[in-house]
Amino acid sequence: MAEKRYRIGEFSKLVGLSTYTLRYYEDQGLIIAQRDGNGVRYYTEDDIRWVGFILHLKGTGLRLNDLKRYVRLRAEGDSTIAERRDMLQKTKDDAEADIAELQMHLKVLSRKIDWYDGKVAHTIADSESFHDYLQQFNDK
Amino acid sequence: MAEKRYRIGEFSKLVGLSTYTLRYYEDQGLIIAQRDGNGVRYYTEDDIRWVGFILHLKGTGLRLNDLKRYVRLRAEGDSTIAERRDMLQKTKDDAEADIAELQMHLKVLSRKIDWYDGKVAHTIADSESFHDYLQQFNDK
DNA sequence: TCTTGACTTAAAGTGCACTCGAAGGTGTTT
DNA sequence: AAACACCTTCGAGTGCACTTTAAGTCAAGA
Repeated sequence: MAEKRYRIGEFSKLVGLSTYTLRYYEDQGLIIAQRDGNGVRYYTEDDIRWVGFILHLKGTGLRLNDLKRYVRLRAEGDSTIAERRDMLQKTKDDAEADIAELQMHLKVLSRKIDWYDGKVAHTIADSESFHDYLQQFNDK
Repeated sequence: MAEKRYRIGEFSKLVGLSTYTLRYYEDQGLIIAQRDGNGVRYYTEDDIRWVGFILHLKGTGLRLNDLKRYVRLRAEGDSTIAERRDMLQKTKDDAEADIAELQMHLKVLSRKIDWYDGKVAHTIADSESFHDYLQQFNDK
C-alpha cells in the first residue's frame, strides 16, 4: 500500500499555501517535493506534517531566513540538535515577549473602550480626559 | 507658566519616532504639530500623550489607514464616538484572536523543545518522531 | 484534439511602513 | 563665518514575503 501522493495543486489546497508559494519555498529550500518520472512534483503525508510544522514556526514570528537556517541545521543531522533547540527557545521567548507587549497595549485599548462607554452612559464627566481617566489605574 | 514646547529633534527622542516618521505621520494626518512664528514645528505634553496613544493602537495591530480613519472620526467630534468605540472593539477582538493563535503555535513549539530535550536526555526513544510524540497531547 | 495542469527561468509587481537624499532656504548659536 | 537644526517638495530606496507574468514545453485524460 503505497502512500498517497499529492500533486502541487491538490497539496496547495490541503496546506493553504498557493502553488506559487510552494515553489517559492522550494527555491528557498524549505519544502522540497519529490518528483515523478516526468519531473512533476509530488508531496506525501510527511510533507503535510512538515508544512504544518513550519507554519507553526512562522506563526510564532520566525522569519524565512531563520527558517532556512533551521532547515539547514536539520539537514546536518543530530549534531545540530542543541542549536535547533536553542533557536526554538529564542523564538518562543521572543513570541512570549511579543504577547506581553501586545497585552499591555490591549489594556490601554480596553480602558479607552470603557472610557467611551462611560462617556456615552454619562458615568464619566464630559470634561474628563482619557489621560486623567487612565491615571486611576496607574498603581495597579 | 507656558507649557514646555519641544522641537522635532527633541520630541523625536522623547517618543521614539524618527523625525522622518514624525513628518511622515503629519503628512498622513496623524500627528499635527503646531508651528512657531518661523514655521518651525513644536510639540507639547498633549502631543506626547497622543503619540503614546496611537502607538498603543499601532501596537495592537491597527494599520495606518485605519488609524487615519480613527483620527478623521475624532476630528468630527462626539457624534462619531460610537463608531470609534466599535473600531477599537474590533481592533481588540482581532488582537485577542491573534494572541490565541500565537499561543496555539507556541504550544507546538514548546512541545518540540521538550521533544528535543527528551532526545538529548534519552528519555524519548531515538526512533520516536515528533509527530508521534505530539499525538499523546491530542486529547488535551 | 483540446483542455488541464504541470514544468522551467527570470524578472517585475505588490503592499506596507517607513527611510533617506537631493537641493535649496531660514533662523539661532558659537 | 560656520555649524546646526529646522523648513519644503518629491521621488527613490529598503525589507519582507510573497505574487504574478511571460514564454515556452510536456503529458495525461475526456
